[in-house]
This record gives sequence, C-alpha cells and structure tokens, in this order.
Amino acid sequence: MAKGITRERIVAAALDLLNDKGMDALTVRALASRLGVGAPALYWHVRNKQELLDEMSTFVMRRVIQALSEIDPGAGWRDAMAAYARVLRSEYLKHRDGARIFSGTRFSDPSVVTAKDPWLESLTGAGFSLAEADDAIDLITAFVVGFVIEEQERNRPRDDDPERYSLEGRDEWLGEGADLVKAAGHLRDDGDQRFERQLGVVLDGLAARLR
Amino acid sequence: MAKGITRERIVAAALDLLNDKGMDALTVRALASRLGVGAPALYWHVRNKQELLDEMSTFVMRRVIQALSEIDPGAGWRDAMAAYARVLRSEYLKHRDGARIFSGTRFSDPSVVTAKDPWLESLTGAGFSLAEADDAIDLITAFVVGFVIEEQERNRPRDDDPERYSLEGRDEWLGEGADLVKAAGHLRDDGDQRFERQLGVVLDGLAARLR
DNA sequence: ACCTGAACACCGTTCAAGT
DNA sequence: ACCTGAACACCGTTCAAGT
Repeated sequence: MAKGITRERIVAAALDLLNDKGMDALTVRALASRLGVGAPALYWHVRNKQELLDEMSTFVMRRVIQALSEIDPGAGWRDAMAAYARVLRSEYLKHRDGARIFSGTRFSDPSVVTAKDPWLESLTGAGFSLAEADDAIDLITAFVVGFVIEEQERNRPRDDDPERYSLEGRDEWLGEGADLVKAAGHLRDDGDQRFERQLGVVLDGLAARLR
Repeated sequence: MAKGITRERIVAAALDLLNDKGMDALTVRALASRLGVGAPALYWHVRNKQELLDEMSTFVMRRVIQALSEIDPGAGWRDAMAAYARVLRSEYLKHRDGARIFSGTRFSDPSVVTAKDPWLESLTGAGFSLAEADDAIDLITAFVVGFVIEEQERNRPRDDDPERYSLEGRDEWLGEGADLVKAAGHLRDDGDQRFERQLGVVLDGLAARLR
C-alpha cells in the first residue's frame, strides 16, 4: 500500500526526512521516494515546495498550541508564561534546526494566531495593560527563538573541526588573552539549566512592570 | 577592469546580491555574473558555497565588533548592554533576513569570540558573577536575534496575500472571537519603540540579579 | 596564478499521457 | 481523481585547457 498519499502523510514524511538528513537533503525527489511515489505525484497534493514548508511550520505550531491547551491557565501569569516558554522550546527541539526553520513563519492557519487570546487574558487579568501583555508574549517568544537557535547550532553534528567545540581545543583556538571568555566557557553548564536561569531573568523583568 | 576578483570583493558582492534579490537568488552563477566572471572562477578564491556563506557571516559579525569597539565602555553595564543590543539589531537589519541568516553561525574568526571579553569585564566589575555575566550576554543576544527575526519576517515584501497584514484584513482573517488579539494588533506600534520597551524589560530582569 | 568552456549529477516544476 | 515518464531550465561543482 504505497498509495493513499495525502497532504498529512506528506508533511509527516517531510518532518521525518528533515530530522534524518537535514534541510539540504529535504528535496522533493527524496521526499517522494520515501513515500514510494514519483516526484511529480506530490504536486497533485501540494502547490509547490514553499507550500510544503508552510504546512510543516503550521503543523509544528499546531502542536505547540495543542500542548499549551493542556496547561492549567489559572496557575498565575508567571507559571503560565514559563510553561509557554518551555513548551515552545521543547517543540522546536524536536526538529533539527527547528527554531531557525520554524520561527517567524507566516501561518496558513488563523487558529495559530487566535490561540494567543487566553494568554492575553491571563496577563491582563494579572494587572498588565494590553500593550504590556502583548509585549510580554512577544518578548518570551523572541527569547526562546534566539536561545534555541543558538542551542541547536551548538549541538549540530559537525563534520569539520570538532575540536573547536571541546574546551581545550577552544582555548587553543582562541589564542592569547580573552581569559574571561575562556573561564566562562569552562563554567558553561547544561542547556536546560541555562534556559531556566535566563527565563527567570526575563520573568523578573516582566514582574518589575507590575509595580 | 572586470578582473582582480578577490575574496573580499566576492563577499561584498554576495551581500549586495542578498539584499537585492534575497537568499534564493543568491546563486554562484548570479554572483559570478555580477562580478563579470564565469561561475567556476569563484572556486579559485573560495572552496565552495558554504565557505562563502561563512565568510559573509564573519564579515557581518566583524562589523558588529567594529561598531561595539566605538562604544564608551565606562558608561555602566546597563547602557553598555543596551548599546550592544542596539548595535546587533541595526547590523542585522542592514541585510535582508539578516537575523535568520547570520545568527548562530560558526565563526571562522576567533577575534569575533574574544571580543566578548571586555563586556564580561564590565559586567563582573559591576557586581555580576562570571556565570551571570555570561548568561546576560547570551540572553541579550537571544532576545535580539528572536526579535529581529520576527521583525524582518513581518516587514518582508510579500507577493501573496498582502491584506493579511493590514489591520482590517487581519481582523477579518482571524474570524470570530479573539478580541484581545485584534485589539492588541491595533495597539501595535513602531518596531523601534517595541524593541526599546522589551529591551528595558530584559535589563530590569538583569538588574534584579544585582540585589 | 587566475580564469574559461564544457560537462556531470542533481534540483524544482510542468505536462501530456496513463489508469 | 491520482499518478507516471519524459522533459525543461537551472543549480553547485569539477576539470582539462587556456593565458
């Protein structure tokens, strides 16, 4: 049963292929062969490759929305925003280069945008103005996107120059001086801990707006 | 004098081409023809296209470093970090999709990394621990990257569906409900102001770490 | 040392033709 | 309605050959 190709199966296979081989290997031909079909067959279900990429983005964001809808919204704004940040990060982390590829994309689905509404409600209910609440969501989003882009870049399997990301190799590569940069490199801990600390800083900044 | 192709001229022309036509149109052939030369000629000066992209990233980051070196470092940590954030944003904004393309890239130049040193010194001098200082720089960087990615995506010249980004068209597209999302859309102001407000929130969060 | 011309394998996309 | 086979214009890259 190689047939029965559908829009959803194409998107799912595309996300699998992205994770397996990376963005450069995500070609229409490779995707089609993974689905047991010729390349032109995909053009019956999808207008072009750009529309496929848009569908992939929408799919990822729908999973974010889904995960968010399972969060208790009455937990207070700080826990709610922290939960939003963690969900967004973990969904991006599920896909190779997820943050770079799926952030800031145009959504073909209004429900992805309207899902912001309960969060605005929670924030304004806590005492933020509507403008502050909108800023808060954008700020958390921007932080997560920027953090995970850097995180996924650092963790990317690299063919060349692997010693530049080991501590000793890095110190050598940096050359003379820059002692604080080197020392900070040695202090650097787990991605989860760094994320939680930096998220805490942002939430503290938001809390300061409530005084 | 079509000849005299050099590595620097190639990178400069590539950045021009990126701004003119976008990433998809940045092909080796188009770049070569812009330099008045055949496509294979570029392979004498550059190993492959990936190396060219890396050189472009390094060039952009070198300009960030250059701009940062002209900032008064004795101005206090808060002004210094704000200046860093503004410089990073304005350099990304100089190139189409600059934040998405040039963020989180591996640098072929150690001086880009060692330039962090004076900033770590300024922050630790102000009372931050080294780990906190390192977090602070990463956090500001992540915020700027995420903010500008969204900003450049929103401002991108779009062929399709232009009314989805006008306010009336957007309200219609959103459908029933989502009143807060719509109202927030109408409140939305200039990118510069939103950037300054959100940057202020992050800096407040950092300041809270000093108590 | 630096560049050209021709070629290779591959890409996204179209389209007539099959079922 | 859904898919194939063949084709088109284009891509990154290589390589012998020119100067």
